[in-house]
Amino acid sequence: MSSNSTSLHLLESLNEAQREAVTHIQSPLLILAGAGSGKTRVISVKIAYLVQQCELFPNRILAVTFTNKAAKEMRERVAEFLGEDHHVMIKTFHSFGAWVLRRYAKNIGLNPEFSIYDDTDTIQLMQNIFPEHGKKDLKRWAYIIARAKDKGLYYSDRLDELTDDPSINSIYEQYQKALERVGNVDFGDLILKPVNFLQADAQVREKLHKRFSVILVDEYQDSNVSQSLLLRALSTEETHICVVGDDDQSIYKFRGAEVNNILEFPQLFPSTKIVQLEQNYRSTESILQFASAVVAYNKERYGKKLSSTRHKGKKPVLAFLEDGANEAEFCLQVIQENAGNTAILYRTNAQSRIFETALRKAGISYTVVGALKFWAREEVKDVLALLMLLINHYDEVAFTRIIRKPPRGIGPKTTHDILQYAKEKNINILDAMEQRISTDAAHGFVTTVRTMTDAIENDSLAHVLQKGVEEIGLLSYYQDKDADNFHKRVENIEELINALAEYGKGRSALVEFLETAELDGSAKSNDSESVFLLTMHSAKGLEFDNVIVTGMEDELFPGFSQDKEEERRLFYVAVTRAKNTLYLTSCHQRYLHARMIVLHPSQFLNELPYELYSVYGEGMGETQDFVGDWIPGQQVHHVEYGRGVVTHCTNRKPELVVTVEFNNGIRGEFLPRYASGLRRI
DNA sequence: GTCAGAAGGTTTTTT
DNA sequence: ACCTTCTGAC
Repeated sequence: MSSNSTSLHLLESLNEAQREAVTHIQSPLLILAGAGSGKTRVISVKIAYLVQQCELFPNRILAVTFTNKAAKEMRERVAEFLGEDHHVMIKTFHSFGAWVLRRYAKNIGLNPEFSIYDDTDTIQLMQNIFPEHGKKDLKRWAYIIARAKDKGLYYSDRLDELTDDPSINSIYEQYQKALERVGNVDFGDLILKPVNFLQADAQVREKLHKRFSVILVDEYQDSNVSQSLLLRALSTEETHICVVGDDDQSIYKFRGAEVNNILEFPQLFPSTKIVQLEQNYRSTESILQFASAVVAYNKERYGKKLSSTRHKGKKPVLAFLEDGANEAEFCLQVIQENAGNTAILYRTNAQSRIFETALRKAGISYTVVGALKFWAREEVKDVLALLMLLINHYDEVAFTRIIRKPPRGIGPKTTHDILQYAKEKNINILDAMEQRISTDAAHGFVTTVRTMTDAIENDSLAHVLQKGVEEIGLLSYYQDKDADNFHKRVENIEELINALAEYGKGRSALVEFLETAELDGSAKSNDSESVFLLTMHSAKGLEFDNVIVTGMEDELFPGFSQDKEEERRLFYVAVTRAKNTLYLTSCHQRYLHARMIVLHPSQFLNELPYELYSVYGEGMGETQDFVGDWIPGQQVHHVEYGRGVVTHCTNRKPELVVTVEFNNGIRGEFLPRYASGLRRI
């Protein structure tokens, strides 16, 4: 079979809109892809079509995703059509930025072996610059600087849209100069520096224009201003630029995502063709109707009408429960009653604990997705810091981290002195340490790091590290520090060494390894499991047979976010993950902020027409078996009327009505499902 | 100055 | 439950 007929065959399996999205290459293309509309499939078929049908060289295609997970998935899909060795460049925005920066490091005046600082590293660097300030200030500044970089702004730009603190420009400048002195970059730089460089260097810009004649971007609704600038710098009128996204699924505004990127794309790229993918292949019709009602309240949206290709299915089930323990129990029941895999979704990572406990007790194995990020663990970051120091003896963040593990009699003050001395003399930190501190511990540290650095080229990286963590005392440090955790921590360090073993030897291999560690925030998830615990955020792009959205309570969800529309979109993302069944739970009370708190049902529940879901327990038993156990005699409290007692409960179909007599003499009828001001006590 | 343990305040989402 | 800051011994 010729490759041509392969992609022709593929085209036939697509619906009309999908086919148009694949074959339109004459002008910029905006694909508005509703949840479950097969967008990953469309992008990968499009790549196959471009290569096989349009005879485009694969290395002229750049596909950009938002997460490493998505990039990996796309690589696999494309490999199905074009084979493993396909040469299509599929990267995240950040890893693409790193690629540009390393490739043209000399033009930019950057060390090509730079390390990438994450948020923690950034705070540490700020700590070094502003030792007299507390963590709170440092965090706030780091946040503002990161948002500025997301918006494509430098320290010399006006930053009043981000803060009214006039000193921020100077803080930003000092931070940026420190980064440059160390020779490393942060997340924001990975986008902003390439933008700046490409805008300034016409020669390289043209080179990349010739290289990439097609640019595809996934999850465009989560891109920031800086990323949009990068796209513009990479494209000309000749480039076929195609972005895919869903404005209803924009959930990263807090991190600098700019929904206007997708809303204003047609204005920015003239003669843009818009294709809407509105056929949902994932969820049952009941789930989809529910989902549509969820976002219907939002104002800022293109507004599309998804239609399901599947059967009606079971109505989503809403369960009002007493507390977190009941919620976990309810989840176990759902898992046992339904075929296929199940995801337990929650708003905050802290909520996972109680589910983990319950699942373990029940002997059900599960995977926590995303949360305990391997690369973010203390001991793993320690080892990475050591490796970063090997690559760059000027890396003060790495040095500051590793120098106290184990304690060597070098605390904050001495550390600061060493760094200050290195800065003044313009020498590296090891030399500075040698000249300033003459203790055995300090000497031993310097010797070990130097020996390790020299060994990188000759010995395998894994072996160098194995010896290094022992010599430097990191292993015994954790052993002495907390015996309980020791086993797990050593295991993690060993896992890291194993991962490093795949990289062989040499500096460039180590740099590559570090980049993977720095950019890949994901934890290894076990795909063979059938129960997954994850935040609604990390559920984006995934699908499950059964989904339980937990913690539907005001203050938790929606909670803390000022942006109610974004929370609602998050709700939409959560419910559209479900293929067959959807459950929601709302607790009367739960542990929050280390204390038991009484909660009200989420206001989002009030927005939903009740015919779109059924309430757990309702209509299943006798008169006593009412919504959330409303029975006569129940003591209640109402925000306006105060304390009272339930006198009657009637199920005036299809809604439960309770009559309450308050202590102040007032009598009232309530629909408990909607009366969020009324609660049982 | 360093460091460990106690006290005290605080809790979002993540490339 | 966690992390930061405080306190006092060395």
